[in-house]
Amino acid sequence: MQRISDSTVRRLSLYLRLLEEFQKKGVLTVSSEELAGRSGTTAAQVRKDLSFFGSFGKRGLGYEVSKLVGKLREILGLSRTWPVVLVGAGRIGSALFEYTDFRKRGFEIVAVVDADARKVGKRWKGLSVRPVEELEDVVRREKVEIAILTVPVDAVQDVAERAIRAGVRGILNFAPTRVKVPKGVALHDVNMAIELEALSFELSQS
Amino acid sequence: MQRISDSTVRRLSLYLRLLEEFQKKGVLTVSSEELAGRSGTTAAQVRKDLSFFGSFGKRGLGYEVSKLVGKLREILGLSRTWPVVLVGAGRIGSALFEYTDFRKRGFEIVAVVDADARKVGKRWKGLSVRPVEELEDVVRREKVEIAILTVPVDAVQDVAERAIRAGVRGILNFAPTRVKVPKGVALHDVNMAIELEALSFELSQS
DNA sequence: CCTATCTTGTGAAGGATTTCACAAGCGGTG
DNA sequence: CACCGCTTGTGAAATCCTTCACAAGATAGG
Repeated sequence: MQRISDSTVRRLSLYLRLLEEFQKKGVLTVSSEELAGRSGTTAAQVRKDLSFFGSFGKRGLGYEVSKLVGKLREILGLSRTWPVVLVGAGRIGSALFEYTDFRKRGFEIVAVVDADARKVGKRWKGLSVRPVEELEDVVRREKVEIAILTVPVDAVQDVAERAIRAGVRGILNFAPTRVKVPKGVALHDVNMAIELEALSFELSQS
Repeated sequence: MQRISDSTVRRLSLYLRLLEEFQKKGVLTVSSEELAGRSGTTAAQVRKDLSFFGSFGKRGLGYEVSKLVGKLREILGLSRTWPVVLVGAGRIGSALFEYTDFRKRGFEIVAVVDADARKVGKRWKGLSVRPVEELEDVVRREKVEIAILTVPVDAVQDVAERAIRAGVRGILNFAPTRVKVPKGVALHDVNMAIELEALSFELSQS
């Protein structure tokens, strides 16, 4: 199969969200045009994105919302639950923990670990924050494949390597620094500072 | 001037961060090769990225760290302070408020507003959370050009429009939904759910 | 001052992604 | 059942981005 570009995947994720909204409103069928309108892209782009995975629409009609929702979930790997470990129980970590969107999509935080002894033992909605030393145990025990890292910059590389050695295959990194991971491990960064700077760049241009 | 791609801007922002690290370590000069190594790109890419804005290096030597730091700050519009308004004093909002990286880069949160009466009046490090009704006042009074939105999905479009009418030209949106903005207003999304889903996609592929 | 070595800056080539444009399929209507 | 309006799926074209490859500038050493 051809390699799918990152931007395509991001858009699929966006389409899914929009489709779920349509679904909630009781809309049964939707055209690439309508999807494009709400996702800030073009109808052709929507069709091409979907076409990498099959033909899900009906000519003259558009896409059946519930069917496409199902297909997209499947494509994105969301038709299962992903156990996730959250490393770092600071402010961002706790905000993410509360973030209901994750759970809704099948990402379940099964453990929270932190290096700070003062945070260890705190109860977060039925979970107790564990010492970072238990990271490997948790990953193995709960078959965790995804780790969310909200730790300080200096700690990130080490924590990432330990998680990977224990079996993690995907990392979502919130620390504003580059993490090196071996091939075969997926890494995505969420870097708010970079986004702000991109904004500042644009504003300075005009 | 030629349009600069988003990926170039992001990389510049990354280079800046790396250069500041070099600077802290006392390194005086750096080659495109070294910068590339740490930023996960290629030397040619680094040089091309920089070349859009001028020639900052010396052949045979590389780039003078402090000079390049200065140039990048200038290019990215970081050689000034940007007053920022934070809309939404929930968990994510408060995490961002504490996030020291922003301030370090010249983004100063000059006001926090929220629609929830229970949050209004709380003191955050010398700032008191104001009712969202004061959004326009604050923007005008403090000449705010950037708004960070951490409000619920349903509120985001309305709040964005109000901010823009009052003078905001750039928006950093954390709500997992698309915001429509008029041309001339810069919009960047930080969408953690999408990143997680991209991760899940990659893991499902292999 | 000549040579060797290093590294930039940049056209040109190559690759990837997006947009265009249209044949083909679907359903409704007369 | 033939025609019409609509919308998909997709090669081909256009655009955008990255990599290549090398001339040219800079320094150091003899």
